[in-house]
Amino acid sequence: MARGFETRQKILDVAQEAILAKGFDATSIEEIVANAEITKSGFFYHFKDKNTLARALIERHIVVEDDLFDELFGRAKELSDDPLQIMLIGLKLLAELIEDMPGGHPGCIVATAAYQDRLFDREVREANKRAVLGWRSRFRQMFDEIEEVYPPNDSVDRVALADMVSALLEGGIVMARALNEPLITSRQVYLLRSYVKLLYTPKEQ
Amino acid sequence: MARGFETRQKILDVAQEAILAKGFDATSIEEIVANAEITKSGFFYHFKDKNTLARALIERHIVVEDDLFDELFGRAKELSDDPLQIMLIGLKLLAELIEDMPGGHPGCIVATAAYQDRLFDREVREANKRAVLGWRSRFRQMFDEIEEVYPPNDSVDRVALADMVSALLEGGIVMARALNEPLITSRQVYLLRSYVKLLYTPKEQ
DNA sequence: CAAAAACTGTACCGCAGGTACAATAAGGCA
DNA sequence: TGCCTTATTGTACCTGCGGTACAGTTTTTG
Repeated sequence: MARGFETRQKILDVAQEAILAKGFDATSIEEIVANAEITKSGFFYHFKDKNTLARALIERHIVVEDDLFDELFGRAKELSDDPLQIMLIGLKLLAELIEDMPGGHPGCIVATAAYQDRLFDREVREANKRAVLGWRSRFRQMFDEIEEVYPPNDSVDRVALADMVSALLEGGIVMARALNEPLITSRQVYLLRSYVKLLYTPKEQ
Repeated sequence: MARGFETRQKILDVAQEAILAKGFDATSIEEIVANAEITKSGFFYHFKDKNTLARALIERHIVVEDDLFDELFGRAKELSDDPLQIMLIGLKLLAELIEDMPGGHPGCIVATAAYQDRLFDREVREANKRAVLGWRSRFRQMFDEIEEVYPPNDSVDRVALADMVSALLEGGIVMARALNEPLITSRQVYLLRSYVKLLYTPKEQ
């Protein structure tokens, strides 16, 4: 059991690196099997086609990203009891984390899938959707908690606000890639933080 | 001359629609030539390979998007002399425009290229970069003009702020595609508008 | 009306995804 | 120890697509 699992993980590791660097289609199965030091037959033993590989990658990605958010905002919760402060600290930690990534954020498989939609089957798209909806409910809840304490300084759709975190991350990654300026992504997170601050910080009288 | 130009445009139209719907690789040349009602030879008469097609699409996209921004913010300028109001009106017009698109914003070729980077050659990536830098300088200038009149309520990197327009558009499109909720993109533009408003509207005393 | 531009048709190559299936190697357990 | 299952290799092959080559045909334009 353990032997097969390790091979599977190695395939996923190798594939993820290549796909984020070059795109899904530009990454050939033959290249993956070469770098994973297995054979083509070995690959198809673990994944029946490229679609299945994509789905496995997305599913693994969701778990990793979720754990990361858990850790970041968990640490933020240790540092403050105030829901607004927790959000602001969490966003700062997130920005710093992205900033420290060598070469910038490696990119998001969700966006890769979103832009090559018909290439994937229904199950891949569903997995993708679940990931994005998970982030939505996570941040939605945090903004709900903020609004229980702080009235917003502008009327906003809270679902859209929750989505803004993901949107700015995804958009930031696209921009960073397009311009080859890795720092763009973290800068966008800082701007989001600035917005949240302005939106919920009570006006001095 | 006119005949060749029309065929070329038709190829670009057909290709753009298919690529935005399915991704670059999932769109075959044979499919394009079938829908454009020409032959494979005809295609390769106009574009020497798929790369050249991609570059032409990106270059055309830049012009269309630029014209659109010109028109939107031009109209905004007719409605107000105040730089902040011009931005707010322009963003509202943009949001409304995206909202009215049947099925949501069709998607951005820039992001498609960004996520399939190594698939394209240097020239395509350069064209892509030029597009994004063009938007940066456009919005940067607008924010500069705002700051000449209004001191910001939070210290922000103005380049990042200019990039935020593109980032939220790109990110919003990714989200809209991933969730199949076309309205997400325009909602994100409304949030950006809200941020700009909070950032530059003077505090009442 | 001739030359250039804009195509069509056919035939072909190489590569990558994917199938089929037989053979082999490596643990788990009785 | 031997057997069964799981993991993996090897080989051979089919398909579709990007791309080439190139000769022939139509259309436009000077």
